[in-house]
Amino acid sequence: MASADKLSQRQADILDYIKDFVRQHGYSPSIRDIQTNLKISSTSVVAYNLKALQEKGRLDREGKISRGIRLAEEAFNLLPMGYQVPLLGTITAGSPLLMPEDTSTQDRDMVDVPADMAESIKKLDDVYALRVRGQSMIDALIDDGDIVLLRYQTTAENGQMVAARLMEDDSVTLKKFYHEGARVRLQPANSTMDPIYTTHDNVQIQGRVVGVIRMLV
Amino acid sequence: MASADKLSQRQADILDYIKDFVRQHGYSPSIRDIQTNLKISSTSVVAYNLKALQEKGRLDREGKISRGIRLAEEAFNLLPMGYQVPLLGTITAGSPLLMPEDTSTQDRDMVDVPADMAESIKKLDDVYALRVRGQSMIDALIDDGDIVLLRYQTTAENGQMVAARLMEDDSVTLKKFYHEGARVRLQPANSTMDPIYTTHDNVQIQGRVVGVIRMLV
DNA sequence: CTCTTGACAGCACAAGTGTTTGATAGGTAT
DNA sequence: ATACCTATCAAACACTTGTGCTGTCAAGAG
Repeated sequence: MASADKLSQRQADILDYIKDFVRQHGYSPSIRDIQTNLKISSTSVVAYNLKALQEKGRLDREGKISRGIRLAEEAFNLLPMGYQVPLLGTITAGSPLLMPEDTSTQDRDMVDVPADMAESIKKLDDVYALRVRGQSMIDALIDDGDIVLLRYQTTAENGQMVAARLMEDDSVTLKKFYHEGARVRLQPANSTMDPIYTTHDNVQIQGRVVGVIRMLV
Repeated sequence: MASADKLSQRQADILDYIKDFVRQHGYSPSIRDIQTNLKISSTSVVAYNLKALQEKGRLDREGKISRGIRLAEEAFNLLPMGYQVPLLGTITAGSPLLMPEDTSTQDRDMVDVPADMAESIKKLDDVYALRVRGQSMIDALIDDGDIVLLRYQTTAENGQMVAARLMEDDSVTLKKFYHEGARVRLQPANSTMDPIYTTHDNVQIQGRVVGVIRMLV
């Protein structure tokens, strides 16, 4: 892979400088900025090494454009512009959930998703977030104030943690889901709690938990 | 607040265009880019409105610098440049932790932190991450495979969740910390478990939990 | 009616910047 | 030694791009 190519000391310096510069200023340095700060005698040397860095896949440039340097990693990081999923509401035992159907991505609370999590989740399209209210989910290792990420789906496989709605008493809880012949077992994640057994008819799956984010301040 | 100032149609257009441009290219447009694409008759009009936008706090510029426009929000978003903290290792009951002292930011696993979490944590410098191994922390609502974010500190206030090392048996666990006169109470987050009482001497705090990230795939 | 102000035009200038060309020095293969 | 390649220099060149006037025009203010 190209990015495995080794860099000369000067190239490494330049790359570092660019990173720092972007971090500090929010835009790329000019060739002369690099030249001056790295005490390189000529702009052409910078251009030369910039070209090398480009060929090694460490950065992107668009010819002739001022300050048009883009860090390769950044390019990746910038376009999707922070992975976000809609925060559709709050889940509390007892209150039914909204479906993530309205496509009005506007003026809705959004939750940032860590890049590596977003990567493993892949398609973020049908992922939404819910803020957990109350201690009622504590048995699923989810505390008051946590944010759960759910992928919208109406079916589940054995052992998956899902947001399940019990039609009977119209409550929504997070449980592990198990088919067991004609019946369904909803298993809390804590051994001190007993599972709920019910029928397929009585259960409506509203999404599968794919992540949990907890912020303690 | 300045950002509450209303924008003229043209200013809104310009701001939108800049946003799109940055998203697409990774660097700011030049005044002439804006002029051409928005079919504005003169560069001075763009400069005029840019100045207005600047005074309204919607963007930042550094004079005379090509493509030096920075979006106010973005500026905030860009500088920390992908929030990451080092993943220093694995925490298992029984094994002591490493201190986050080595400054070699190189070749170490990094963990992405959601932007909104990073914001509330503020300084990320002394924050590190640990992967939780084993079910031993389940009582602190933390499961096998979770990633906990800790701020490195050696003291804690009442009620804070900390990584506490018991010198006595050289084990590290996550517990809520309480001063109680001469002794220390380490309280699991689960009511079915009893707290540990010990002396200050026997406890070494290795960091305070500021976040939990769980990825289920 | 005149003066002022906000918003826009046009145009030219002067930096700001990327590129190019030519030359030099060290290393290596022929 | 000759040829060739890489990494550097230096200086000039030419395009890019922000700024600085000088006006124009409509809406208010006096």
